[in-house]
Amino acid sequence: MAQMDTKTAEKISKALSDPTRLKILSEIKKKKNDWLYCVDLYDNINLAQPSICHHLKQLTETAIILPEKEGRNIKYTMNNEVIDDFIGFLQGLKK
Amino acid sequence: MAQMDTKTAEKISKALSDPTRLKILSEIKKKKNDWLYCVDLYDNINLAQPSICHHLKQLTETAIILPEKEGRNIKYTMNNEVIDDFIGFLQGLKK
DNA sequence: TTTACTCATTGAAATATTTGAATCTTTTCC
DNA sequence: GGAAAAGATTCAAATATTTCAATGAGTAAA
Repeated sequence: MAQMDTKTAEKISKALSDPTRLKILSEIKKKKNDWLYCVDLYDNINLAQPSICHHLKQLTETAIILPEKEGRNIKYTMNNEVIDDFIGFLQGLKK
Repeated sequence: MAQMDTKTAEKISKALSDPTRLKILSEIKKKKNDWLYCVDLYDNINLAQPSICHHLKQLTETAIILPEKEGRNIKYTMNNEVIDDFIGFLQGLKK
């Protein structure tokens, strides 16, 4: 498992520190092994499209979620590796 | 292990999303089984006392660290339980 | 009980984040 | 090609966070 540096951990923490972004992650989780599409979020989150887009950007820039183009659409999946690396960082904080 | 709710996870993420607060945690970690005192932070962090106090408040309010009075001083230790609960929350995000 | 020490609080400035209307780009379908 | 659909970008307003000088509150030591 990759050793995560402090700056990366800070960015991931920031990405997780917003209710809309946690909601997005829970919507992805709901999809289980399927993908989540933007339209799923427009249906379930009461924010304008540019706002949701902004939050998705935070999550993709930190690679917590991974995007994939599919025609006009973009679909997302959870990136377990980054979450595991972040968990490794947190384990390292403990005494 | 306690099931952490989303709002708590959001607050913990926010508490972790700042370089000064991560630095404080690493200073506590350095102390191993000893306690960290405020003066340790004044020596190692280049910020005014109220700023450090503000950051310590974020960390104690979320119970990531635990304070204890000792005369005029306050000493801190890491709260492994909260970190483990947060790790549990992160595990739950994975697909 | 006065003085010094340690940490907390207040209030204000600087900076960063969140939000959405308007607009742009890319892709699909006719 | 032209129109429609799905996201991305720009920009500005609203809100939140970070920082520190000044000051307050509690404790210890003289």
